Amino acid sequence: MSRKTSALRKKAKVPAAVSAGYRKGEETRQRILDAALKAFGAASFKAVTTRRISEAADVSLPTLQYYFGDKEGLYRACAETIVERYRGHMAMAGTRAAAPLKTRCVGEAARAQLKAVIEALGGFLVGSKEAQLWTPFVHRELRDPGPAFEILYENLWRPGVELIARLIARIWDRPDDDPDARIRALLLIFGLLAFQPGRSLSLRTMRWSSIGPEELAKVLSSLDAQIDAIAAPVST
Amino acid sequence: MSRKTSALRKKAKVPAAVSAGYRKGEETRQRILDAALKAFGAASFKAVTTRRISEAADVSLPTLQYYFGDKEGLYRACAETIVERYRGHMAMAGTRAAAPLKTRCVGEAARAQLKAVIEALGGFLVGSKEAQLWTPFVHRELRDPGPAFEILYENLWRPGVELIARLIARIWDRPDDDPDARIRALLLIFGLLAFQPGRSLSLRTMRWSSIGPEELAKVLSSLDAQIDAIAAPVST
DNA sequence: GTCTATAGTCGGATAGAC
DNA sequence: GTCTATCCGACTATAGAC
Repeated sequence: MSRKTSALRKKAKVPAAVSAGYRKGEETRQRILDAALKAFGAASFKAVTTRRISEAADVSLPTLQYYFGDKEGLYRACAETIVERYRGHMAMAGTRAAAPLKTRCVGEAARAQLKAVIEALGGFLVGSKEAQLWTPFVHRELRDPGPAFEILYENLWRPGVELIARLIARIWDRPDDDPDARIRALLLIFGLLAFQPGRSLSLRTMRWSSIGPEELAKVLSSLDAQIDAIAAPVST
Repeated sequence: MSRKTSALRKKAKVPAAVSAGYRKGEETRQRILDAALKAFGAASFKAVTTRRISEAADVSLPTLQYYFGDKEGLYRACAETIVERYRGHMAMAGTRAAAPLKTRCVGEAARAQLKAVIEALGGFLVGSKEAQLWTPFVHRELRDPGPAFEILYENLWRPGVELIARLIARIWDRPDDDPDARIRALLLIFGLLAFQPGRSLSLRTMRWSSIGPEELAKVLSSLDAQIDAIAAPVST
């Protein structure tokens, strides 16, 4: 089901609706999508009711059906929206993080870029208010595959992990698909995720009341140390 | 619909001579608990139906009510069971991991013990087949506080994080509640969690078909390197 | 395009027999 | 202690008017 970058938006199994371009309903559609994003971010697919979404979006229930076919279609549409906005965000972040890595950097340069990527990712996850909303959705879906798994895996997770794993491999001057590099990539990413999908737990653990630029800086500093450790030979 | 092998259960199991008192329903209670543990491990509170649990446990629906009051009571009972078994498991693991740290170890010794704790924890999370069942339950509940949050936070999460944070602080010879040590503790723990609550995602990422002793060793080796990095001064 | 009304389903909990 | 039978509320989805 992996559609190309182009038509990530429309196309549920909607009868004859959206296909006619940007009409008046486009704004309604967006309102529903926003409400759904918020709702599915806060609770599981089963726990979220289409009723509440329709109320939050200030439309009647059948309107959801009209635009997205059924609950699952709406769910998938949410995933697609997240992917779109993630790309936009990362592109704006002035990083090549979202794009496949072209530069042939190794060693020192790779380490610097890895830090940049982690910083951009951290800024996105922890810094942006939107991401704070979607992150639980993405996290849940990836851990517990549902109707939107493939969309998120192929467009968010895989590119992210592979970029980071590749950079680590280059620090070591090993092949791009080096397994050890992948392990390190997972450790790094999940570590970062402690402060976003795991935000509330980390807040309580750290006795922070929020994660602002100051707190984020501390986290990134620890992650940088971890990255430096990757480059260093094992000490005993 | 439900009943499968009604004849199979009932009396055949409990060694009847053992206990004098009201041991009769205890076995039924346990069967329900096991089924619930499995169900709540696999899906959210909302998504799990008491009907399915009762079917899996091979009892009728009202029996759940009889033993646990309502769905939420059963949920809480699951959390308590997990805490109990976790303690037993960690105690058996030959580690002081579950108990408050008494030894006044610092520096080198603290580092060694930290590695031991992480190894024990890794063995428990990834190695044991039971933990594989509960982990999603615990993870979900901690990330997304529900009726069982306090039980799990106070008895699992907090002791675990504090032990690890304290050991890191001692490596640095800093106060037990050092914030940086806590950050590192979170990074370490969440890194490890990549391979248990995040198991399926990691399997796919690593292209592993399972996480056996061999894979676990590799993960622990990377975590050890991370621990060593904690001790090392920052390199640039 | 958006609504009201309703069909159809399912899940949690209770009553009361045995 | 464990069952059968049943109630009632809540949810998804559809039909059809405007």
